[in-house]
Amino acid sequence: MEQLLDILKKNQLSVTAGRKKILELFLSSPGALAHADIEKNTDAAFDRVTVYRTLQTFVDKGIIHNIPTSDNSILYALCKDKCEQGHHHDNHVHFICDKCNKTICLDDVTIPEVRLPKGFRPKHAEMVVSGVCDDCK
Amino acid sequence: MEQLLDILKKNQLSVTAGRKKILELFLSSPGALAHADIEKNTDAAFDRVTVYRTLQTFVDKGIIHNIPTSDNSILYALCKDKCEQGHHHDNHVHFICDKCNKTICLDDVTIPEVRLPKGFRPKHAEMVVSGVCDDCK
DNA sequence: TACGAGATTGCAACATTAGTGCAAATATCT
DNA sequence: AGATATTTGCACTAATGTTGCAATCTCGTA
Repeated sequence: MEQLLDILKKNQLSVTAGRKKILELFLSSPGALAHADIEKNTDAAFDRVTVYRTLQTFVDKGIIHNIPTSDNSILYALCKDKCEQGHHHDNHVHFICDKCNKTICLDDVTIPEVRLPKGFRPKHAEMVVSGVCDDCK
Repeated sequence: MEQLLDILKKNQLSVTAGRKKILELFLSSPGALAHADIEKNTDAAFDRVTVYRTLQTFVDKGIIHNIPTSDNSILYALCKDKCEQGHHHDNHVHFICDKCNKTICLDDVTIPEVRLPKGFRPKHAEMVVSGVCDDCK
């Protein structure tokens, strides 16, 4: 609970019920969350628009980052220590379980470097592995 | 042009104007295409629904595959030889250029294996690198 | 503790993107 | 060319995301 306030204050965000609740969800969730998950888990206590804006604020501040997916959903997950405003460092692999459909941040698995063709300047890399997770195996 | 018919026939698809045009677009495009790109490039000659259905059919048949993106867009790109119905083998890296915003299949760059934590069974991996492409550097 | 400026929220309306059923049109095979 | 099965387009519905603005809330200051 202290952690919640810490994070919000560290990012110069005023503490509101919505931000507390949504941040709490992320802190207590092992995986990534979609907008829809958040609405479900808050019993729609907050307006859709508020959720959108809160997520956007959190991304801007570097509290959460989004994860690429092949379908058209946007997933969000907590950033680790090294993320700051406008400067994300989430260079870990994400895992999507085909059975339970959860997305999990593998914080200890860093994205390997790849050799690109001539002329390509890489700046950022994302890697998503899908399969069966530890819980579902 | 022969190639077009070949691909369609090989996949037991009847040859229609829409499928020809859309497949032609993919064959002549260096990068990935979104639904919107296709509508633009065909001057809306085909119904939106037809485009959706055609893309879905192509994915099902293994002619194209979709590419994960961090925003909420769905991108499609041609599959290479080894893709068959219900069985994609597009294990190459995708590159998104921050300047021209194009998505390019780096067919020669294969996705490296990663060591996952205990209990995780990987089945498929996606990797997207962003930065500046050869044309924009 | 009460106040006020500024930030945040909720509502309503709007915009975009995607999916479905069904009748009309088209492709394929003979 | 004609029959059959597939494909297309239209109308409708649904889900998802965005914007303006008034009401509400937060936080520093008194």
